[in-house]
Amino acid sequence: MNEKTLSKKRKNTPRLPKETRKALVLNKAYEFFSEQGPSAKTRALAEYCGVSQRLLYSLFPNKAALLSAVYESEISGPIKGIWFEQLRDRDVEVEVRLINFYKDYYESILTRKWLRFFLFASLQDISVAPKFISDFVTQLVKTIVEEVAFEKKLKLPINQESFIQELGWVLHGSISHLAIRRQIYKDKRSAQINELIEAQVKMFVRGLPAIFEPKK
Amino acid sequence: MNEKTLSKKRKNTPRLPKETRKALVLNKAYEFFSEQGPSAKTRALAEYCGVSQRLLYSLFPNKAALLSAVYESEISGPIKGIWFEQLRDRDVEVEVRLINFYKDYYESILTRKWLRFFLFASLQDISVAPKFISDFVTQLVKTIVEEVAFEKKLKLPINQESFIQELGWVLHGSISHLAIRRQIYKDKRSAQINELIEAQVKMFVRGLPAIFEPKK
DNA sequence: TTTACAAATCGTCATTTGACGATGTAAATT
DNA sequence: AATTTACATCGTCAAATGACGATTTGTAAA
Repeated sequence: MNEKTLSKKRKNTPRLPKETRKALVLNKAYEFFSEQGPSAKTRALAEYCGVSQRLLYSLFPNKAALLSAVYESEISGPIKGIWFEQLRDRDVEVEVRLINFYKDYYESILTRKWLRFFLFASLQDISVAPKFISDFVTQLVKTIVEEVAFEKKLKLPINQESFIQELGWVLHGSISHLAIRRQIYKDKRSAQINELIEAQVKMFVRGLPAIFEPKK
Repeated sequence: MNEKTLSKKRKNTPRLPKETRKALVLNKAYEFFSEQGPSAKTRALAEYCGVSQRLLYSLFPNKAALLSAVYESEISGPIKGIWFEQLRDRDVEVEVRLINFYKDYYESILTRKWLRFFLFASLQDISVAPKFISDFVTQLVKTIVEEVAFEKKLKLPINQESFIQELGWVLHGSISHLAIRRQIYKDKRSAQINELIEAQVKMFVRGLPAIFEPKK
């Protein structure tokens, strides 16, 4: 009951350099908005971060800017350039390459946090998903089909770029959708992810020749 | 400038029986919340419906109840029971059955409105997507695999129900994801939907034997 | 120790928002 | 034509919300 106990209860948050604090907030905001969606309130975010709401406005000009910053650093950031090199390494069987890639991709990108944030953003904001798709996935699906076609000696038609890409999307889409089911719809099942990824890749590699004639 | 012109400007909305008005609002609310998301405001919805905001609270006890009503009537409502009969009609080649089913399913269910509402609901509300999945899709994916396996004389393992279902999800997921891409990500491409559905089904039918051995 | 600056909070404002009591009025019933 | 019913609106409240000016305080440099 001394003056300490009764004194005004101003929070005593440790002081950090602006950039350090910004990084901490960004990381927390990623978790927070992934769960709550972009319409969640700044006061709740502040509490989640353990700082005052006012501080958020010292770090970012407004709420929209904060959300954009999260997208830049956490959504488009973790895409790895190495993936394309590995996918095109023809010393390795294409089935193995695809299985390895998707195991890594599933673990590092198709997480609950990433998917929820990405879906929220896609539903709300027009510009975000198309950019990600054109920057990364377009190249990915093309690579997938080319590599399988090469190993299986399939003749890819010319002037049908977009149809070829769509076939790559068959594998990419079904694995992405598997992740959505697990992470968003909470569709819990016993089957192991690795086992499923292997099965999907095998089906794709076996299935693609149903569309393109083998080279004679 | 007569008394008519200057008179108070109370809206003159046509009067309808409660149930009729409810149906109209429900239909508009489906469009509205599909685009704006569930956090859109009741005042904006009222304007979109051409009625007063207060009226919404005469039709539904609160906003959450309104959203639930939309889900019941517009999301889980349009699932057709006939689909299973057609899918199991072994007088028709399984590839044809699947193509016909998915063309219909794509057109009637995988619309922009349906997908956006469903995804918003799944991201926000826990209970909705799992229910839909367990009620309908679980049975669907099982049927798909069984019918292909039958025609291709594949031996399905026993006691691996959930793994079998997951393989059905490969086709269902890739087509669902195609729809998400088109309707949500606005990934416009030239390839025709029907052509793509046919290709996906063919790849699936050709690919499935990569997993299960043919019966000897 | 003192000084000065940047980190962090407090308190508040103008709007927005879900909700609803009070009231008006079209149209069916008598 | 008068009466009654229930469809629909007006107006408002309390709480929540984005934003930010004013102020306090930890800490590194002098």
